Order: sequence, then C-alpha cells, then structure tokens
Amino acid sequence: MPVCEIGLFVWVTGTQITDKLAEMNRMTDQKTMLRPTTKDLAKSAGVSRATVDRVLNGRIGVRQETVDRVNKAIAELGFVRNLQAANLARSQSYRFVFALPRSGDQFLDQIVRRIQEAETLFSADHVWCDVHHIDENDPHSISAYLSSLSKSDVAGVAIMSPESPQVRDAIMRLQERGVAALPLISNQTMMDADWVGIDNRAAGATAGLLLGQFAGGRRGTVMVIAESMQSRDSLERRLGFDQEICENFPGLHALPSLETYGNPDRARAIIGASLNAHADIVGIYVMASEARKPLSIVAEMDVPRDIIRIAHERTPFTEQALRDRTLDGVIAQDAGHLVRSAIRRLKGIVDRRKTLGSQEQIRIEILLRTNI
Amino acid sequence: MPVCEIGLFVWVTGTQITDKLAEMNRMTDQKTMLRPTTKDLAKSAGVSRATVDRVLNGRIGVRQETVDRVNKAIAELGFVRNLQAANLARSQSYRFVFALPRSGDQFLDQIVRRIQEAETLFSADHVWCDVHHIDENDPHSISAYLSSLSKSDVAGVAIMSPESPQVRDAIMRLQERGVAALPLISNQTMMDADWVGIDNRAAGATAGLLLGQFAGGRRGTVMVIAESMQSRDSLERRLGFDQEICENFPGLHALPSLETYGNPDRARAIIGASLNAHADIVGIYVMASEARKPLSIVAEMDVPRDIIRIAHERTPFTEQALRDRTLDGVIAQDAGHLVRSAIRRLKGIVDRRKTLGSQEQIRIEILLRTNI
DNA sequence: GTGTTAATGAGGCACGTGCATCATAACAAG
DNA sequence: CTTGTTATGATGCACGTGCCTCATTAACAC
Repeated sequence: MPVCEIGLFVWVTGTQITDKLAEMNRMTDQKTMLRPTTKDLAKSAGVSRATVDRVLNGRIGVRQETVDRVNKAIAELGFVRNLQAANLARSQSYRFVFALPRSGDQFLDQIVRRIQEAETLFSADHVWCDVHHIDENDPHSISAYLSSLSKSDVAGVAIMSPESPQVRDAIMRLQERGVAALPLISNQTMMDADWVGIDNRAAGATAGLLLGQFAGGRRGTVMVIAESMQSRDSLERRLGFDQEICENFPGLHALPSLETYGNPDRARAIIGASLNAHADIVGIYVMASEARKPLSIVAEMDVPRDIIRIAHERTPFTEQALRDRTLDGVIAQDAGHLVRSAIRRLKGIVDRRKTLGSQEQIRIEILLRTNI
Repeated sequence: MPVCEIGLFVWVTGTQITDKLAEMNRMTDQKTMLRPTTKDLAKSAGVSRATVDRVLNGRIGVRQETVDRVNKAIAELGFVRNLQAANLARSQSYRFVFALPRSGDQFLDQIVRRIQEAETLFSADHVWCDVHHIDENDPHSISAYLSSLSKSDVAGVAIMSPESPQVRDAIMRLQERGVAALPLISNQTMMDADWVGIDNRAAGATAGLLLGQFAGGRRGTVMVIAESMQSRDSLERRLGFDQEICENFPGLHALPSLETYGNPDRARAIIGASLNAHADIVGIYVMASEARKPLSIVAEMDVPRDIIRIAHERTPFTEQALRDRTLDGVIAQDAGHLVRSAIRRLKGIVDRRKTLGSQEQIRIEILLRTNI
C-alpha cells in the first residue's frame, strides 16, 4: 500500500499522489496545504535529515544508492526547497553587477534608472545591484575587470559589451568560477540561449515592415543611419531590414548605411550629402540606439514632413519626437523588462532554478504616438 | 553623538545614515550589509521586542508615545520587515482566485494558461492561484460568489467581469472584509487607480492610427466589428478609434459598429450586408477580443487583399493570420504580463506594500508579422 | 585482531519574525 | 487598602533550511 509508505504527506501535498487524494487536498482548508519539508524527505527516504542535506547541497560522502533513494523521494513527494528559509538560514543576499558602457546615451541612462528601480523592487528578495562602467572599446580592460570578480564578492554579472574574443573568454571563465554571467542586449556569438535582449534581425525586419507600410506604395529610396556597422546588433538589424524591404516593398530601395561614428560633424556632412544626392527619399531609418543626434540633424535640414522616420529605443527624445510627429515609429525593447529579466535570470542561475521562458523573452515593441 | 544612539547599525546599514557612513558601508564586504532586525529596532527605540512586534503588527495596548518612538526608530534605521522570515514564521501562503468568464474564447484560454504558468513561477513565494468561472451575464451570481469568499479562504481575487453596480459593490465589500480585490482587464468605473489592464481609449486610437497609416492616403470607409457595444471596453476603444480617424485621416470614414452578439449567423448577415452596401471599404477594424469568427467570415467573402485589417489580442488564430497576411496588425495586451501583474499587485496589497508602477503598467502592444 | 576510512545518524544552533504566556509596573477606581 | 486595568518586559517556541560537531556503523586492508 503506497499510501502507508508515503505516510504523513499523503493528504498534505498532492503533487505526485493519485488524483483522488490530490482532490481531497484541494477540498481541505488551503492553509493546511503545506509543502513537504526536508524532514518528510528524510522519513520517506528512510535516511536522516543530515543525509538529505548532503544530497540536496551536493556534498560528498554519500553512496550513490542513497543519493538515488533521496532523489526518488524528492520526486515522489514533489519536494521543492523553501528558498526563503534557505536564504534566511545562511542569511544570503545576492549581489549582482551590471557592467555597462559609460553613458551619455539616453538609452543607457534609462537602463541605469531601471536598475535602481529594480533594486528597490527586488530588495525584498535580498538582491542588490551595482553598476560598473566599462570602456566598451577596450576589450582588454573589460576582460581584466571581469577576471577580478570572484564568487565571494559577486553572485552574478550582466554584461553589455560589443562582441570580442577576450570578453567571451572572460565570461566563460567567470562561469567556471561559479559567478553567473549573462550577456545583456549585445550578444556574444555562441551564447545563443543564455542572453537577455531582443532578436535584432526581427527588430530590423519590423522597422522595415513599418516603414514600408507607412510609405503606402510610394516608390523611392530609404536612408539608413547607423553609428557604426562594426557591431553585431547593427549588422543583424540591417540584415532583417533589407530582407523585409526587398521581399515585400519592391518599390523601395535602401541605401548603404551611413555611419556617424558618434561624430556630429561627420553625421551632418554625410546625411546632408545623401539628402542632396537622392531627391526621391521616402523614408529614413535610424538604426543606432541613440537616435537623438541623427534625428536632430535631419530636422535641421528641413526634410519634408511626409518622409517616414523610424528609429530605435524609447528615450525622452524619441517619445517627444513621436508626440511632435517628427518621428513616425519607434522599435523598442523595454528597458525595465530587460533589467528585471536579467536579475531574475541571474538569480535563477545562482539558485539553480529554471526560469520562466515566456516571461524572459524580450518583446520587440512598436511605439507610435498613441501608445507611448 | 548620534552614532552612539543608533549603535550597532551605524556601520551595518546605511539608509538614513550620513553619506560618509553609507559610503563606508558600500566599501565593506557586501555580505555583511545586513538589514536591521526587530531586535535592533527594539534596542534603538528603548523598548522590548514584544512592543516592537505590537507596533509592527498594529496590535492594541501600546501608548501613542511609544508607538511614535518605535516608528521613529523604524525611519531612522530604515527598517524593512523581512517578509520571507515573516512568512516562514506564520507559514503563510497566498491563495488568489481569478474570477473569469466561462471560456470558449481563445484569449481567455491564453489567460488561463498564463495563470497556470504563473503559479509555477510564484510557487517559490507560496502563491497559489485558482480559476473560478463566473457567468459574465449574471451580475447577481457574480456578486453572490464574491460575497462567499472570506479572508480565511482567499487572500485576494482578480475579477474579470463587465461593469455592473452589483459587482462593484461586491468588490468594495470584499475589500472591507480584508480580501484584496482587483478588477482585471475590464474595469469598473470609479476604481480608476486600482485595476490591471490597458487604456482602451489609447488602444482604440492605436488601432485607428495603424489602420490609417497602413491605408496610405487612400480614401474610403472603415468597417468596425464588435461583439457588443454594451461593454465599457468596446465603448472606449471605439471612442479612441473615432477620434484618431477623424482628426488625422480625413479621407477615411468609420461606419457604425456592427454588433455580432457572438452569433455567427448574425455576424455573417450584417458583415455581408455592409460589404455590399459600401464598395469603397479600405479597412476593417475588429474590436472584439475574439477576432476569429469575424475574420473568418470576412475571409469567406473574398474581400480584396489590400483592405487593411486590424484586430485585438494575440491568440493562436491572430498569430497565424498575421503570418498568412490575412491580418495586418494586432493590438494586444500581454496575457502573461496581465496575470503576473495581477498576482504581484494582489500580493502587494496583502503585504501592505507599494508595487512598482512602471512594471505594472500594461503596455499596448502592436504586433505585426515580423515581431510575433 | 587492529586500525583506517567512508557512510550515515543524531542533535543542536542560527537566521528574523510571529505569536503566546507570564510577570511586572504604574495608576485609577472602589 | 484592594482590585482591576493598561502598558510593557522577558522569554520561549515555531517556521524550514544550512551548517557544524560528534558518535556510530560497516567495510576493508594489514
């Protein structure tokens, strides 16, 4: 009679128990719906609490056979460790570091603000976040910084940095040392699964689709402005954009990307030249995450109203531009969601838990002036 | 010397302490960055832990003067109750009920699925969710059900129900009895602040803007299909839609709403009649949350491809329709986010905490075939 | 047989809070 | 003065887990 074997918990938890008993449980006052504890595990597996502890925390000195018995009991009772009690016992807190490029950029400012916001939110879970500014153009210094982090100081790091072999290696070494590491927004090749950010190819395609549709059958060329085409993000966005335009809007022709290199003078010169050279421009796509300068320059140049303008990222500037109607659409990733998702995933890694996929998928948002 | 008064905690927490000390604290090994406990509170206020407990939990039998002293200490030390320990002590778990209309609707199916998903996610916080199906057309039975809930069974309820005085009253009575109550998706008038869902006026406006832009300067009429115009949501969407179209797309003219009342035959008849009567239709806006039937009927009738179609809510059907290009855009609210937000807010109410506004604002999503 | 070692049991304290009990003090009403 | 009331202190257990120490057992080599 399995009922007797399982013992006390038969009527208290219902996870692996027969439907009938589970039903009984549901009927009972829900406050008594307790989860099995390590004590119950011990009883069920016929071992002591000490051994259960050894198995749960992966300590050495337990026969495989015993490990299996305990694991079987875990499965049977549907035991889940009470994280709050565990954290309480070892008075654990999680310190996470966000390694971000130096700011100036409104989008980065948003991120930093959201990190502070999230810290308040997660303080109940004993999560603390720090921001460390890195020099995005110096992979060596980034790698050096990451190497300086150890498990005792930092539980996890979210890294926003352009792709480079040094950084990729540093991330892998971090993980080996037991520090959770997560690429943020800019992905590093190979780490397909474990990163936080949007699918930039799809984002570019969405920009293309929006621009194409808004152009409404007009024919002409489309200007594409980027900060630099060195970064993976830009390349992927461009790829998605081009594919969408080519396949679905044969009347449109996208020009080669204009690279500003973050230099306003250069930007003014190349944008001006391009506008003069092409009289039939129907759309402008600003691919860079900092849309302020390119758009300001375009505005200076008295570009006709009916030229469609699409940019990336929600910032105070792009919000205002949407309201002003000097911008027609914004493709964005929610900064708050990015940050919270990174924290949850880092915490999940530390706790050796699986996180909820659908919540952690960062959506490609389309912002128009009506849904800011 | 205030340092002595505050005592132990001077260098351990830095919330209300001078910047210099806070800085010292940051410098220290972060693991020692402990939060003040009730014990520290007691010491700082010069009372016993028992009295601190009385104040914290609002029990009677404490002089006002003493209450003030304790509260002052709370502020000074920046004390925040350790919720996990508290929950552990009283082995509390939160049971929340989602009161939803009976299904059939793909959007509702999504919601139910997301609730189950969220239950897994929140199980670490001892949150349990049940779904209770209500008869949305019978306010009396809804009210009766809500009245049957008591604090001992249920910590909170999220209610998706059309507006009615009975339901509104029942919600208020629930709250008086100490059960957290939260309107979900469909709001009840007057409860502006405390509800979970999107701004339907803005959602309608977004639909209008999208449809207008996609129409690309063409002139003609726009068909609007609703399930019923009785509900507040529909009215608000229509309002926003009309305003957007009138103000910004003078070439378009929106017809009166066609109400299907959820009846396929009726739907087929009125949609067919409308299509025949208006040869210059350039767009169709399906306002109902269940877009499947109206869109299928439209598809049956061989409506030209270039007529713009906009609908609401992400469902398997609308996703497929976007891919098929039989639908041009979807205005959606993320079901998972809705559910999680409701749970977090209910929990926040129960714990008497403030929740993070920006996270709980439900965004109006625009889905195109590229960003599904 | 003795010593050695690995595997396990037994027990206890700690974490921060809720909650209960009993004791003590102050003070007012009778 | 007693008696009752109210405010407070003192203390201890409980919650579920981590972590530590010390004892016990069995297996194995010498």
